[in-house]
Amino acid sequence: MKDFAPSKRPVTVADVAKSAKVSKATAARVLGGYGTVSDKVRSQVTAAAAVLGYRPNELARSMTTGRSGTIGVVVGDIENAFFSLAVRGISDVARTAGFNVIIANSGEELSAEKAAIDLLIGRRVDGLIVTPSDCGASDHLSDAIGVGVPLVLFDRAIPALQVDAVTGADRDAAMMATRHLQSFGHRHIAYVTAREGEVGEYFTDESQLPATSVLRRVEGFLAAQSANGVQDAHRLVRLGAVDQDHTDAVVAHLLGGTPRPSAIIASDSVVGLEVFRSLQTRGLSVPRDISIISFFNADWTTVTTPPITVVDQPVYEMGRRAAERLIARIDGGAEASQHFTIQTTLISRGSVGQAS
DNA sequence: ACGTTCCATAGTAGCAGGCG
DNA sequence: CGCCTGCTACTATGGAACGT
Repeated sequence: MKDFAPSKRPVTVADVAKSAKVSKATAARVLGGYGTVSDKVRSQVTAAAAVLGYRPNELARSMTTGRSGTIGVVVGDIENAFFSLAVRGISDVARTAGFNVIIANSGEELSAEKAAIDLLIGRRVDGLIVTPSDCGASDHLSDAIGVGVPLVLFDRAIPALQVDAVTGADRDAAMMATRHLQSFGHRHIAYVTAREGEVGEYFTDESQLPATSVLRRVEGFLAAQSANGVQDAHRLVRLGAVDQDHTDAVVAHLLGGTPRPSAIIASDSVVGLEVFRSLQTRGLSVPRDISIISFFNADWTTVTTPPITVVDQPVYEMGRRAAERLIARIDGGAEASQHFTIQTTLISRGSVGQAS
């Protein structure tokens, strides 16, 4: 049936212009809020737009402005509170600057990260914030820069890549945590990370830790241990705590081995919680039987008995800083790339005791 | 069959010109 | 002279039309 029912075609600037009896350009100036228009014309156009129910077509707008008003964020694990807090910092800055945020999760897998970046560039994001899952593989990131998409790395830097990065002071932080344990008499200290690895596999070379943040922490840990006269500390740097089951196995392996560690540093808060559960399940008392320090001041660390001593990374601030830097780049800041290192602090709670 | 050109889309940038 | 308005060209892209 043919009739004169209103078509579903969306109302455009041209429609509003026609209805307001002005040119398309003038209507666009009113609706886009740029240029100069007389008050009379402005109210004419605004009224016409209201009657017709005009909604701007962002797709068409980004065509001429060359901006999509969107920034893409690729994080390692969105379920990790570390990243969700960082994303909040990023979003808060982005929103006030008029940008939307599209979040993608790489699951710390390089292939997923590449796919996410491709997708985001395809969507014409104005900039990218990426937590690189493998700091040894940066071709896809150079490509992004080559296409002209500003990039800021988050949490992990890639020294070979001339690009902005915002990271924590990972080396210092790990040294601080290690020294703290040493001051309680601990010598045999284990460092546990979620990086893929066999149960019992310990740190021997850099290639095992493709995330430079973890690598820097391990370096800090080893430096502090070495300074304290512990030379084979790397044997207690353990990989493979990828989930609770694996962490249970890693902890079991540590506690059954020699030397048996009297303290454990967890490389992130997810591992920290898993390690804490593991110790509880085994009937061990923290800190009487074993001490523990976790990276990242996650909520759970304050409600356990005892509450957990943590390395507090100002993650929200790190996220903000990354977004600010990215937006400055999008707005044409052509200065040299910079590596921002955000200092961390140790929050001493109750999970560290004297070594037995 | 294949490559090239053109058109349509919605909005904006830049310039030209009218008017007071 | 300066404010306001309109014309024209341009953006990226897919698909149609066209030529070889």
